[in-house]
Amino acid sequence: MNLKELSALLGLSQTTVSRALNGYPEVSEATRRRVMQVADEHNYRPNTRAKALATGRAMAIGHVIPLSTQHEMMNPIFGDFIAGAGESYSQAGYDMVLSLVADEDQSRAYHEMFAKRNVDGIVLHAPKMQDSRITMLQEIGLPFAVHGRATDVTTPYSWLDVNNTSAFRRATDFLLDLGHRRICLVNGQESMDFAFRRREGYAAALQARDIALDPALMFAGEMTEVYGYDTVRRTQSLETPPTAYLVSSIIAAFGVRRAIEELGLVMGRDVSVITHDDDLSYLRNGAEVPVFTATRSSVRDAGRRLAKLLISQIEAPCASPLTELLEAELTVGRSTGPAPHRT
Amino acid sequence: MNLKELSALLGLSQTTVSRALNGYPEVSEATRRRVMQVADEHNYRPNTRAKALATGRAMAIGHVIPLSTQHEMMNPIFGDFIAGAGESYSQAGYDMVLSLVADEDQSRAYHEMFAKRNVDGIVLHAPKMQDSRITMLQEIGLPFAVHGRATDVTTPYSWLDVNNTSAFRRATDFLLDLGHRRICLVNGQESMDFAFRRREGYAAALQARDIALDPALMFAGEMTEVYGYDTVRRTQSLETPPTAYLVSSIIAAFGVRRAIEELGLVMGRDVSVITHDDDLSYLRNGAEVPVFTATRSSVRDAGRRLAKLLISQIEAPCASPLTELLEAELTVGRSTGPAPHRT
DNA sequence: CAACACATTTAAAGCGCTTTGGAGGCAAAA
DNA sequence: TTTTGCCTCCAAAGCGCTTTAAATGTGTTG
Repeated sequence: MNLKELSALLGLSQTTVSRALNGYPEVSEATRRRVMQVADEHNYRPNTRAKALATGRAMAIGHVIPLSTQHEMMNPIFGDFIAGAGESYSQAGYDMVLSLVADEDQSRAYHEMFAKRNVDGIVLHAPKMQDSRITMLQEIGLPFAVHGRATDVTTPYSWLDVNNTSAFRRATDFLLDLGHRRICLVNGQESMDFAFRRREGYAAALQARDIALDPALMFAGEMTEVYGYDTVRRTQSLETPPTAYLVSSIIAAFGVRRAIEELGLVMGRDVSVITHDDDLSYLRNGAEVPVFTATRSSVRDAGRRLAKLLISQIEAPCASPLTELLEAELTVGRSTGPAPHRT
Repeated sequence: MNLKELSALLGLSQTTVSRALNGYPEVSEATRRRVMQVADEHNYRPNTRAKALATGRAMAIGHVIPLSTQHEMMNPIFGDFIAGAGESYSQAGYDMVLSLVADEDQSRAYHEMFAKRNVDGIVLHAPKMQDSRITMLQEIGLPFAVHGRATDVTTPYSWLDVNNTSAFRRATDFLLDLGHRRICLVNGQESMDFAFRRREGYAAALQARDIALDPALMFAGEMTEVYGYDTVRRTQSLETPPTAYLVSSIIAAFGVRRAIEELGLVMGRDVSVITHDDDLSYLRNGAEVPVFTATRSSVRDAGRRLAKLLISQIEAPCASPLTELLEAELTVGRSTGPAPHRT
């Protein structure tokens, strides 16, 4: 069923039918109702491709996902983010098109998305501190919004980010208040902007209390279970092992917990752990009382919001870039407690 | 830059330029080269929407993901599957469009995808034993391929599946050969087809050795870490606790391991564990020697293959449905050993 | 009754591409 | 020379929709 057939059926012109369906005022309420009803009965849906061609709007948002070893797709976070974004998209009538490309093809992928005109905008994932993709997209002139920020990029752009610095600063302060002095940072890869900011927060809290940073307690790596496990094993064999761990991902925190328990220690008594918890739907942080004390911020919610932000930017292109900074909540679980006494 | 401009630039008709670019024979090699070069210089890409409208092919594949609590998006498997499929799509020049919909809107989503004609085919995720979506898609007449199978659907359709039955039968046999007699099945939700088949394999192996099924050792649930943990805690307090666990997901297996270690038992000595391992990129099963003995089958590879299968079906629509059954490999890790002697 | 404003409706021109049905040119065959 | 056939190329129609500009009908006013 297409417009032509539908309007023939109704005995109206395509113009009128189109207008009736799209809510234009130049059509009487009576005909609009009639059109609506018949369209509904025959399950008419305008052909996206034709509509897109005629309007110049694709009604689709692109996500370019690099296929490298340390990136998004690997990243369990990604699924939840996409789920959130998808909710907003379908509400607003947008489709989501995913493009998975090898790292080295990324630039080409953006240019192609623009030239092929099958998306109206793009979401940029996993920004690094200086991320060339941002200026590239600005030059291309394709609307975009970043999940996260790029510290070294100075030109304004739209983004949504968790306040990583303040989250990790508060978490560190929390541990310091409990008497911990040797706090181990189990961070993500620090070329990633979020990891850099988290370290800043951690460092700021320590420095505010005149505690020197100890490089032996600061780790950065891909956030796997094994990484968390190894880091604890390694640091617990130091002369003065840390009494607390600040972990960047709940997956790594699982490994941290395993190592702690394997060493015969009790989490929350002998060793405290705070993790950042992205509130992933399939990796819940315990039930009523959370297992881990955590800086929590739903990545799914971030997806929802960023999608909305991008859409509103696309639909009002004149406006200046939109930004949104989310604060993580610090929720107390059973993994933290006062620092054990040195005897 | 569009076709019109490009051909004006070249002093040729749109027809000729279009043909040159699309490899039609009615154009001399000389002009083809010239066209190609100029197109390249100006970074010309045909407008997808126009092309799609003209050819009737959208060059895109849809994935409809239900947003319910127990489904795909939640499912860590999904990311890897999509990554694999995405690889195949970009190789073949297809886009991937994701549509996330509430459970109850699923039927509408499929109809809409068809009516709007913005995809050439659909991948069906997480089939249940009797899955109405399959017949629905057949009625609609939209090409599709299923990741998995639906036992109760008898009409032929295209699918790709892991041989879940044989994988779990072999795993169970492996444990039986080691002397285990009380083997606990920690399965996924058995409305899911894959879980049903796994139970079949498990049951067949036991029955072949005249071992009665013990309902107290057969669990089905959402495959979380906590689910694995709880199941071990519960079963280890039975009068005669199981000496082995057969687990449907590596995430649950992590919980299984945690409970075992917490009970002061040693995995591989006191209790054996085999897990199904989807070979997720961010949840590796150990390093050189795998932590878990596992039935392994890369879900990413499955994505790659299923995408190719669907594409070839779309491009040769006359052909009968294509199917592919992958065998999981049984890789031996450190989580299995001979059943401990009863004393 | 003519003249006008207003509310509805329509014909037709695009959007950027593919593709059908020829047209023109040139070499080989008649 | 004319004819035939092949190789290149082109004009124009069409994909299904939106949108501009214009037409039609209806009621109001002078």
